[in-house]
Amino acid sequence: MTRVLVVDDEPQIVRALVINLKARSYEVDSAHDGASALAAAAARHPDVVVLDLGLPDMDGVEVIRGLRGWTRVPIIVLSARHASDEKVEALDAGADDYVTKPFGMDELLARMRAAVRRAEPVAGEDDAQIATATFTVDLAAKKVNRDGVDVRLTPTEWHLLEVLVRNPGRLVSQTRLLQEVWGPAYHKETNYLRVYLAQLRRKLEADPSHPRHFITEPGMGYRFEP
Amino acid sequence: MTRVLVVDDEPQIVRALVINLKARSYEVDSAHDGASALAAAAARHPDVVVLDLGLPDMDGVEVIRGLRGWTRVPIIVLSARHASDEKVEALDAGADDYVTKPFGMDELLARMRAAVRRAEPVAGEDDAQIATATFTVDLAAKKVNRDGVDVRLTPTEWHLLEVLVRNPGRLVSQTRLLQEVWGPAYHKETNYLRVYLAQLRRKLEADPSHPRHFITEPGMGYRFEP
DNA sequence: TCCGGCCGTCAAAATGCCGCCAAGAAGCCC
DNA sequence: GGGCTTCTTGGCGGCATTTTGACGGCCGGA
Repeated sequence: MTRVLVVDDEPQIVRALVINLKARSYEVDSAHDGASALAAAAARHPDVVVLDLGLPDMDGVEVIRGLRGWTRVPIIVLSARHASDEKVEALDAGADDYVTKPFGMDELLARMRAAVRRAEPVAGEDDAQIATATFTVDLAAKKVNRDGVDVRLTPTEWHLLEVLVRNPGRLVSQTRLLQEVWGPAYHKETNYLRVYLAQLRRKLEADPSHPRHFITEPGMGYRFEP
Repeated sequence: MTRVLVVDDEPQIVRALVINLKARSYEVDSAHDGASALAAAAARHPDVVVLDLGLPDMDGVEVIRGLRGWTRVPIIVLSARHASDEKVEALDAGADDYVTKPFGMDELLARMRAAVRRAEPVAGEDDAQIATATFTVDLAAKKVNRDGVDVRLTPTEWHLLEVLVRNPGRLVSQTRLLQEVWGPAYHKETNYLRVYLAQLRRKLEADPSHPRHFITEPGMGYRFEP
């Protein structure tokens, strides 16, 4: 599911967008000023940001820069200003698109689709296969193979595996795992992680009690080692 | 040098674009109908395509589809039509942006820069590595490597290392270290720092009792020297 | 020379976290 | 409703990490 962050200080615009997006089964977060927008983006990792430039607390361009400091998430700017130099400034600051108000909802949605589409990794072209000594993971086909036989994973197990495998060698914090797999409301239920990591290890590790691929970093998170 | 393919059947528009782009030292090819546009794209592999929708020989959307069949090159559509459904159709066919005529040259150029920029490969996203003579720190992966082997750090050790390493060569005060690692309530517990600096040195310094990278500034704080 | 502050070192005590097990709860498909 | 899988929850032992206290060395000032 695609996650959208809507940033605007006008409640009616936010409401209209939220309704339209949810109707198309997007997952929507919203913020009404720059500071909370940056916080929300960091917490939720949206797939696209719709950003109004006229925010009460800070310049919209500053928000763009704040985001670009650490993420390449597509940013679609909304603005009432038609002036060319404003557009140029926002685009050069790192925005992906610039839509002037009033805007057509159809057009905005199409631009969002375009932005999300091109941000997608080159899917299918190369085999999204990750291999280790004991098993292989095919992200596109959603299959795990061990010793020539496919391993059955439950939805949660798969989701967890996917997040870990997409960050090979990197440490993924417990909070991030919980939020990506169980949703934003979860951040303290580390026992879930214990249970499911144990299951993954039982199904995929050669010696589940001495894992070589799903490493625990005590107090911090977990790491997948190819 | 960035290569641009301009596709339009109106000679004066093509000329204006070519002049402007060449002045900014882009390399420019042009085509005036769909068929030659597809041929030119295949032959020259442009970095961005500026495409007028109203072509004499074929529908502009067909050109988009023809390109998308084999390339993800950014496509910026030009069109005299303001209708929303036209924009939606072009964007959903695979266009990256849609600019209505008459357009401001500044804006178009900014949109081109945006399109080219985001098509660029992810530069430096990973490998945020900091290296010293004896060890390397990978901030993104949360890994420390010494003599080819990964060094295990506890959460507190890592946190402390991170703060120091993010301020290379600079003095970080004891208060600041305590507050960043242990929280805002801590500012006097300098014994914590003594204990943990000793651990870091034991794990990372060649000669822990004569540190070369984690320097104590008596009475002030600590400094990381790369 | 003595004293006090500051740092490094060590080790014991306290705390918190992880792996493991198992049972209850909630869905899902007939 | 029955049987199945999957998800949630809880408790416990073991162990790594953190906290705390004590001791000695170094240095500058009285």
